[in-house]
Amino acid sequence: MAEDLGIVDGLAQLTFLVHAALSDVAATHGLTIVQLRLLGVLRDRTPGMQELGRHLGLDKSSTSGLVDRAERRGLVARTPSPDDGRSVLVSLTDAGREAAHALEAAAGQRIRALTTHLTDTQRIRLSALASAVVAGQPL
Amino acid sequence: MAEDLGIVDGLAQLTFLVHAALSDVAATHGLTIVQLRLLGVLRDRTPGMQELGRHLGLDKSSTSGLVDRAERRGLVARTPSPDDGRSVLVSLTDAGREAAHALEAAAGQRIRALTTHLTDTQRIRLSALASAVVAGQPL
DNA sequence: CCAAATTAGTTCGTGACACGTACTACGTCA
DNA sequence: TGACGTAGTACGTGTCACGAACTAATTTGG
Repeated sequence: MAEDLGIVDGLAQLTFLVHAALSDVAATHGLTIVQLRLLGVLRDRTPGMQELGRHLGLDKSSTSGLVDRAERRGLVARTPSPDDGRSVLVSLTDAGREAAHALEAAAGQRIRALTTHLTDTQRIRLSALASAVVAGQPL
Repeated sequence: MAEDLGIVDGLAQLTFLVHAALSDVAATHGLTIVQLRLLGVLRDRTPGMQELGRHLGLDKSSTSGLVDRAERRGLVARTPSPDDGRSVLVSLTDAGREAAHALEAAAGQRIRALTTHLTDTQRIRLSALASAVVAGQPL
């Protein structure tokens, strides 16, 4: 029976573990974890810079630079908004969508690998609890 | 009843949530999340650069720079190893230990706040599962 | 016992990332 | 239409991470 680290250290260490795994997955594909998150957010959205920044928890100037770098790699595209001349819409390119799929698959493998030693019941419970925490956050 | 995101998206999003919370806690104290981790690792260790890098998952050159910046802030100190003339031991200064305690307390509050809407049973279960995952990793 | 190989750390150059501030251009509203 | 607010960009600063090249100390093999 493993020692219980407490909710704080336990969650913190789990976080670093998952973060490192995702970071590694991204690196394997020549990307960073932030680019991975960007692609994840854009899977089912075509937001303006402002909204994109909110999803990622970033300042608008940070978002601008992030999209710059992703655009330079051909992963995303900026389109002027038809409704508002000030606004641009950020969307995945075909290459970006492909990369997103590949990353999703690889991340799935890595994250499942982290939990191989759990029983199926434990894995289901962890998934449910993680979802519950995420769902309970404001916004 | 919240939607189950699956083990992958659930853990990933939970990870980003906790990461953002810790990042915010660190920022409140004028630090970064990496400095927070550094202080956490040094709470109960006085490692050389090499071992420190292993704990943080960093290259030795990254570790060197990290310790540079922490040293400049007066949080850690380098001491020449008595056993090996090539090696240095990294330890917390008094200020570093103080900061570590303050961060630990603040992080505890923030992480518990993330789980306020869970029942006590759920929180205990989440803590146990997180610990189980962490304990199951090689090394 | 000493030269060669190994190991611990640092330095340097590069790139990603994040922020705040200042700026431009467009939109709104009074 | 002129004042104000909003969307996004540009720029300067600092942190972080890496790999390659380097120094110094230790270990190993002959």
